[in-house]
Amino acid sequence: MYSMEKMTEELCKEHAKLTEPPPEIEATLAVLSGKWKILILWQLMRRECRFNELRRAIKGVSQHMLTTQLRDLERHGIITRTIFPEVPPRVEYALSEHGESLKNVIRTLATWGHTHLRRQQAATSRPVTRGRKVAAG
Amino acid sequence: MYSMEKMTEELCKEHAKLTEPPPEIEATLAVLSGKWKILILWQLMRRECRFNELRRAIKGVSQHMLTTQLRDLERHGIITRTIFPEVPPRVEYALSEHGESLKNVIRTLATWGHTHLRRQQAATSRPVTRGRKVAAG
DNA sequence: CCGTATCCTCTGTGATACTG
DNA sequence: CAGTATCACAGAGGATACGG
Repeated sequence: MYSMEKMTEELCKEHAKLTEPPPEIEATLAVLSGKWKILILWQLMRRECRFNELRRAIKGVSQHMLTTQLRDLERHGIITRTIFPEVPPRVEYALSEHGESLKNVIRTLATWGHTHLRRQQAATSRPVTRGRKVAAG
Repeated sequence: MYSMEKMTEELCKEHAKLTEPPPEIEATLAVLSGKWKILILWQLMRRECRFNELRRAIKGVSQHMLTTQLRDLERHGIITRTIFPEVPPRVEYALSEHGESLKNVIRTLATWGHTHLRRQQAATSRPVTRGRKVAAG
């Protein structure tokens, strides 16, 4: 029956509409937002790093911002900071146990970025209509 | 042999240090950065949405920002925008085929956020030493 | 309903200089 | 080497009003 189907569909949509605000997403964004966080984690995924190693590896980051974002990540329990009482001073940053669980996330981002880039390259060679559609009236 | 092992390790580290800057990561960030993009995509993952549906579902977003970020996503080919020439006017946003490939990414972010929240709850109940270590001299 | 146009705020970010 | 302390600023984001 048409109206019955229609009603059920509507009800489903109504239900779907009440999407609870996703606190998991916001939690993730709270940890990862910041211009350099992901790039820092990308480096630390490969191995532990010293401050200036990160500075050199991450093109364009200032000393100030690197410090700030490292502190953020530390505060969130994502990375550890180990001070070696030597001269000259040495500090090693590494993923914490909890931070290790982010590897998967970063890898997912990288993988998607890779396919996205390939798609972009393909797109530049041929003319594109950019998804703006007008449904038939 | 100690020094041999040490040297090999050092060489590996030297090699690892020359991490090429990851363009895949930057590509992903270029698409997803923006205060509301992920939340928008989270909604569109579940089903296509109209403008004001998104506005209501995403707590705190202004009309201006919602428009802006939707345009960004459209420009990147992530979502489609379909205009229904009715009165009152209706516009549906949906994931494009390419945008579908982001579902996996968003889900990964949400999953991690979920475990992160559980960990945080556990952490607040017991005293914590926050990862700041001093190695023995 | 679905926007665009303005104007304004404020946070994140960057540059520079100085310390343990 | 590995930071902290200031100052300054662009640009992302928000508020409001108007238009198709």
